[in-house]
Amino acid sequence: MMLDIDLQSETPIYTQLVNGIIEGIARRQLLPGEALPSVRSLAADLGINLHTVNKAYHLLKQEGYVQINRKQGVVIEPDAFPPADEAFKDRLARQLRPLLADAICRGMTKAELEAVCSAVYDDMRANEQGGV
Amino acid sequence: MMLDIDLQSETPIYTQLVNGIIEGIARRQLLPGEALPSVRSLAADLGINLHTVNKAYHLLKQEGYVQINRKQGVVIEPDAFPPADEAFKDRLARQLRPLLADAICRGMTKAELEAVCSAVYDDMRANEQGGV
Amino acid sequence: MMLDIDLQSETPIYTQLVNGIIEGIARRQLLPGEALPSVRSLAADLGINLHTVNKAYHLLKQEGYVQINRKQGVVIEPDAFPPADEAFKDRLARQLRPLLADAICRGMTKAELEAVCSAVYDDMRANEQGGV
Amino acid sequence: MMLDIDLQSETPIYTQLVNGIIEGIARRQLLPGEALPSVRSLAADLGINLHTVNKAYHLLKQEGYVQINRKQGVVIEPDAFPPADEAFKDRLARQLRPLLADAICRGMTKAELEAVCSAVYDDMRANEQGGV
DNA sequence: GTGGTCTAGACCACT
DNA sequence: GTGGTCTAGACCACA
Repeated sequence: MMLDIDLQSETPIYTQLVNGIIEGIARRQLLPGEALPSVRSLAADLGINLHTVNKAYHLLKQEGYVQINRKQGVVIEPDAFPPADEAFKDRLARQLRPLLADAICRGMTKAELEAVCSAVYDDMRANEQGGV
Repeated sequence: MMLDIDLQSETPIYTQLVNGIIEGIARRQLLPGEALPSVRSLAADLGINLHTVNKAYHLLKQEGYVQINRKQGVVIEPDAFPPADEAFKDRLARQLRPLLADAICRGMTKAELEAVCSAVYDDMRANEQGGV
Repeated sequence: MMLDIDLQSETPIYTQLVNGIIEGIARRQLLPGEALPSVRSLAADLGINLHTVNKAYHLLKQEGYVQINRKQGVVIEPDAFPPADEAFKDRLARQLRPLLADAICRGMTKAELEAVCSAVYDDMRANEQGGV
Repeated sequence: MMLDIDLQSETPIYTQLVNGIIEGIARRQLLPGEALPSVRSLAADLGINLHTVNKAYHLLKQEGYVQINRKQGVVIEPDAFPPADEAFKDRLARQLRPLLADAICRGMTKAELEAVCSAVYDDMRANEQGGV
């Protein structure tokens, strides 16, 4: 898995980690039951603080994306990912609103917007069937 | 204009202001050339500090959504809003990615996703005065 | 004389007036002894406040560029403009420093800089000999 | 680095800071990648408020002269400074115009002007460590 | 310890 | 009355 962390970004590093790992799962580069690197090794690989990796892992656990076991370390949730319930869709819509408002002000049509969404979606599903 | 600010949110107040105003423009509740409330009056209305409003107004200026004049106060950019160029679309795609990755993991299909996007989009275009 | 005032600029309007009139003198579109428009008419022409024009005229008087008489109104200093003494050159150098520092950081060579200065200088002297 | 701030000047303190730091870069007393003092320490050193320093640092970031990192603080942009493109040269010419107009009115010749520019330029390049 | 955010309150420049 | 600047002091997130 290739996590590219931008230390200059204003997005907190732990957030970048969480996003990167969720994206890895979406791309099926990370499969259910698969083990993630240990806190120490990932922190060393990325040159960041242990606490930062730890915080990311615990957030992922809290969201239902990983399990943290004493023996195995951190593994991708083997059974079921959290569902796309109404609460999630509401949250998604709320996060989408400012992005879409900006796009509308700049004159993007609905078709253009859907093209962008579609491209992002397809990009993540492209590598999926073959797995990695 | 109705800006509902959540003081408890982890989203900074000035960001909520920026988003709310951009959404107001997208909904055409705020029209080009229209004056926004003065920093003092908006701050008083919302029960927040004038510096917080000031920061939001300056961010909007920086992004090309408003002009700040000496005496006249702050007005919605009367001429042209910033274009939806490639740089913007790239940024949009980058911001969309973590949202869509989360949705994919939760099993949302492309159709479901487009339904959510479409609903958000239509909602903002529906309320616009004058319609399309 | 064509004074183009930018109401959106962050440069104060009275400063734009002062600069514009001095540039008119440099271009010899305004000649020594020539009368400037009355405060009222210039303010009306430009759609700005009387006080603003007044402030500009008094600053010009203070710098030795105009005389303000009760009868004739405001006229370009007919005799001698202020000299380019050491004090002026010091002030000029001090104002030049941040501009040149910025240019140096951006990699402009001395020749490029002199080309820009020269172009600005020549532009103002171009219309000079023929007068207007 | 020696920043001499004039608290009585009509030039805002944060502008003096921005100019001083850019001049430090031009003189190569501040090198790419080098860390600037923290907002708190610089504010304490200069006897000014940390918000004033903060504003200066953010302006420098906006202009591409520094990076602001989460933990590391503020560092001089390590890669490339903004280019001297046409937009910059236009801006430079616009800022130069009132200065040169004043000088022309006072009878300075082109040669005298170039002497002043040249002196300012050379002064900044003379002190640079490493020389050219 | 770093910057990010927010508050409260002051004085000034501009129009 | 508008925004611009500056101060003083507080709490929080990040690493």
